[in-house]
Amino acid sequence: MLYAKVVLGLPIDGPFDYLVPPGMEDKISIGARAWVNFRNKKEVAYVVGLSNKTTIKKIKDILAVIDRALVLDEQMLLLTRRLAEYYCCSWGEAIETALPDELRRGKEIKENRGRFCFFEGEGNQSKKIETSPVFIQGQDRMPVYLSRIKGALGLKRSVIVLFSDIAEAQRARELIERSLGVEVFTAFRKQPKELEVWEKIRKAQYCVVVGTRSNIFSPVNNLGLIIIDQEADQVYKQEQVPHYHARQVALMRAEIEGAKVVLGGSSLSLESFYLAQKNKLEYEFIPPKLPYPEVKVIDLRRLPYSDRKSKSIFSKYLADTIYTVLGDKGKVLLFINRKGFATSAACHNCGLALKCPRCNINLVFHFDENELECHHCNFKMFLPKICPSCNAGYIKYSGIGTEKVESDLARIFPQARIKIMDDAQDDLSSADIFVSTSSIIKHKGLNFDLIGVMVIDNSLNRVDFRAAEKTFAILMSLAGMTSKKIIIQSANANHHCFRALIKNDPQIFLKEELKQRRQLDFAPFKHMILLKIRGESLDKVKKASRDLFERLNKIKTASLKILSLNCGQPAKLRGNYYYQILMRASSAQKASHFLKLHLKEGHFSGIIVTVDVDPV
DNA sequence: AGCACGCCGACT
DNA sequence: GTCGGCGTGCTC
Repeated sequence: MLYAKVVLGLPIDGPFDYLVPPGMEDKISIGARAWVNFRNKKEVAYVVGLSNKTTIKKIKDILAVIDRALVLDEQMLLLTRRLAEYYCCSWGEAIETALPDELRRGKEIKENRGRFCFFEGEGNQSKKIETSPVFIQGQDRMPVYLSRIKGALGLKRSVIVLFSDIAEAQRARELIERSLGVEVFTAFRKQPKELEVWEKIRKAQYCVVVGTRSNIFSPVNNLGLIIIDQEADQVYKQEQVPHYHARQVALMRAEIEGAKVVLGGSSLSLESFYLAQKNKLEYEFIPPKLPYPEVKVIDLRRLPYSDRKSKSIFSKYLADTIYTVLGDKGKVLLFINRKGFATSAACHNCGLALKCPRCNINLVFHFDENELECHHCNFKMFLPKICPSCNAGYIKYSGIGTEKVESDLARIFPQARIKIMDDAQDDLSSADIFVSTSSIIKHKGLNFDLIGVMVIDNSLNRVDFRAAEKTFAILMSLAGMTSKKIIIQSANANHHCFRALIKNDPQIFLKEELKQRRQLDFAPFKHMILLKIRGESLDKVKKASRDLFERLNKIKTASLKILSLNCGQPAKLRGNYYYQILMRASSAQKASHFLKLHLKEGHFSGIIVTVDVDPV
């Protein structure tokens, strides 16, 4: 008798044994899909093993084999298994993340040919090239990518190139096709031709695939190169379970298939910079062609008397510069970052945000308890009446938005044409002064004569150990939108973000930030793990979270340190309340293994718990 | 995840 | 008595 071990796209690990009925033995193989009856429901199952024996007494039959060709080869099975072990999801969930939608629903594939797993008369082993990833830093990265792609194709190896958005990927596709004269495949998630292109890709002995995050799973044969552009961009992290990061998957896949990883961007992520510090990442710098703008930071804590008296949201220096630029028919961009949900408490006078004495991250005000709390440890304090730093101001939340800036502008510069910029516009002729949030960063090829950063402290002061990293990324993008001048208004004028920006040297930022992360034992030195607890009833979510928090705290383990329990950010979303438990681990795999064991027990009805490894 | 089993409270 | 709420545990 032959038994198949299968996994399903459900949050249960398995694998489950099914009997392969006589006559089906020669049709089934590891990596195929099959229809099975699971809990009286017909489900798509993925065959991950075959055996002559089983320990299961009441066993069910495989209903039918779906594919003549394999949907998953050995390497993809290994990759998805490692993904599940790292990101704390089931093997089946990891497999489904790697496959097009239609295949998850059981649609048959016509082509009966699987992936080519050969490399011109050589065994799989000789494919392995153990090299460090390379980082390409600079503005004009495309020529470097092109020559790398050409090199891989010359060796008859496939290339996967990932971009941070679809538009960018499509532009790159045209450029690669034009420059190298090869066909480039693009297949984005949930687009009509997803499966069709997927089948074409796996039929080609080697090819180029250009896409976004999910294309890291493209079924190319003979993978030789993975390029991830703008690797510091958050879009490479998936928001749904499993919360994988394309860079992490790229490194896993490259190791399995013996491919080279090339990362690119105007600045490195802290994860990559950390690798570079350990000599596990090579580094290439492209000198810029465009002149770098002058960066001026206005210290809101040391404003001249006239400014303090006027109470304008524009410092005199900024207003004067806008006036001059308008006089020369120049274009001005005023940036206000209104995004984000978590509030920070900052002094009304000096702008200083209160920080946790232990963790050095910003404290969050909780209305119901009238307390400031640290979301990393469980430090709490009452909200002080006056600012402990300047002894003058009172603590409050401030927030000015685009509308406020627009109306004040209209008063000060009545002759100027002012426009709040949204996603649709990219024409600079329609106004003189543009007001925008971080949505502007998606636009390419804009060049302003002056950029004024009105408010950035809220971004810097967010309750997030990555606040500085994210703020720096925004500022770097803004710096790329002018070659003349940036004026930044901030109450944290000496922050390493600004020091790096003024000197045009991201390393100043990265070194200081990495030093702080090391001191605090945060990522990338340790793996942060977030347990997200959600449900429709606030009371239930609270109770379940406290229960889980206490239970995890009781189980002492070396692999996982439980740090804090807090409400989620946002605390309420689409009818669900959120709480989160923050943890820290040295090994993501060990922590995931531990959590899988202990999250099984103690369920609560109406409560869903999910795990986010390496949250961003 | 989803569903059945089973153990305690309010009631036609 | 029993109807049904939800905690508990299983799914090959």
